[in-house]
This record gives sequence, C-alpha cells and structure tokens, in this order.
Amino acid sequence: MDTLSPWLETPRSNKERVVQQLMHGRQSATQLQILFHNHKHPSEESGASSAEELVRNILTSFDHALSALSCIDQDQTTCNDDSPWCENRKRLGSKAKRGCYKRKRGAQIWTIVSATMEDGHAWRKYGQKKILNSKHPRSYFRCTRKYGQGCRAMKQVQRMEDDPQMYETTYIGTHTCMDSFRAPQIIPDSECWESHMGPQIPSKPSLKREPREGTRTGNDVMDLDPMVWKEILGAHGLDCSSQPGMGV
DNA sequence: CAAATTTGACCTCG
DNA sequence: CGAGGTCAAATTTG
Repeated sequence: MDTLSPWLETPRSNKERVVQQLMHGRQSATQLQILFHNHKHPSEESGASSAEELVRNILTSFDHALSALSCIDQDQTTCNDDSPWCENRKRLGSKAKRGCYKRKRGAQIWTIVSATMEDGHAWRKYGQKKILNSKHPRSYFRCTRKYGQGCRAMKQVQRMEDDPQMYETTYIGTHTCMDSFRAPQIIPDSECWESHMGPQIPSKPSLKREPREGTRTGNDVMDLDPMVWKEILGAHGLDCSSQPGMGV
C-alpha cells in the first residue's frame, strides 16, 4: 500500500500536463548533472565545465518555467493572502508563536526515488520526524541558501520500506538560487512569490563561498540507472481561492 | 568560531 | 487528539 504519493493523478488540464513535462525534463537534467558530477575527470576540466554549465542552464530554464507556471496559477487565483509558507509568521507578534506555517500551496511538488540524496544542491537539514506507517524517519531539508538568496526549495527524504537503500525524495518548490554564484537573480517569476516579502534577511550578507555539500555521502554510490528514477509527478495546485476563512 | 545537525517543543490540519 | 511539519536551542563538526 502506498500511503504516500497521493499526488499521482492524471493531469486534468493542459497546464498540469505542461508542468508534468517540465518536471520530467527537469529530472532528466538533474540526472545528467549528477552524471557529470560523477564522471568529471581532472583532465577534461575545461570541457566538462562548459557541459556542466549547459546542464545548469537547462535546469535553470526548467526551474524558471515551473516557477512561472506556478506564478500564473497563483496569479489567476488571486495570490494575495499572506503568502504561503512565508516567513511572516511574526504577525502573531504577541508571542512569537512558532507555527503560522500554512501548508505549502502553489508549490511544485514531485517525488523521486533514488539511491542517493545528492542532487547537486546543498541542503540543510532542519528536522526529522518519525512517520507512523514507516519504520524509518523522514528528514526535512531546505536549501542552504534560503537566507542568502531566499531560495524556497525544500525536500524531504525518507527511506523506502521496500528498499532501505533507496531514498524517496520529495521536492517541494523549485530552486530560485543558483548552485554557484553564476546566475544573477533574474528570476522574473519570483516577484510573484515575494510580492510582499518585506526586506528581510537584513543581516548575514556574508555567505560563504562554497557550502561544501559533501556531508554524508559514504552510503551509496550514485550508480543508479535512470530507470530507477521512478517519478511520481504531482499534479497539484490552485487552492488559493478555496482557502477556508480567507474570504474577502 | 561558524556553519550544519540533532532533538524536543510547538503549531496546524484533518 | 494524533500525525505531520517547522522552529530554535543545544550540540556537533570542520
């Protein structure tokens, strides 16, 4: 029984179909990036770098397209409320309550099953929970550059019960940051997200150069076939208007 | 010493 | 009220 993967549904609209295709392409690009990462030889540094850059560009394009799509989605459903999963939970001010978090809405969610959790991005773990049905806990990650560039990408990783060597990684949201400092923040779509994201992140202008994501990688080598990247693409979205209690 | 992880409390949703 | 998700203090690690 898969209690998880509630998102696999056949796409109902053209838009969702497009999103699916984009996600598919994005995943392929991610795999390609990992492959490049693995097979990088010191000798082909110059050649590999350009190829890697190409892959990165592809990934960026996919990310932007996905972000733009989700932006459109929200735009036409009035994305006005206190932006979803934003950090403005301080509005409860009185007691600095810890959770005003609304569930992620309007964010792209997709799941990948892989033998590794490396995906070319640097993640920071911010939580771990035991899940009732599963024997293994679920780990929660968010992009390291969340505070540096406001990247809202998150992911949660959980070991599969079938194959304890496999990780089921659920990605939530797309990266608006760049793996390296290459890309400026051209992300035109992002202004939809932070339509009213005030000037936060005032401190900490000093981001380290390289987060050095090589934390724990002694587990599984990334030798996986592209086949194992089972994809459970998530059709999802547009709930902005159907929010309870936020009428007009 | 700073950044990342751990871990328990806290919060929301169903 | 339970389960899942997030925060943040404490701790570990480079």
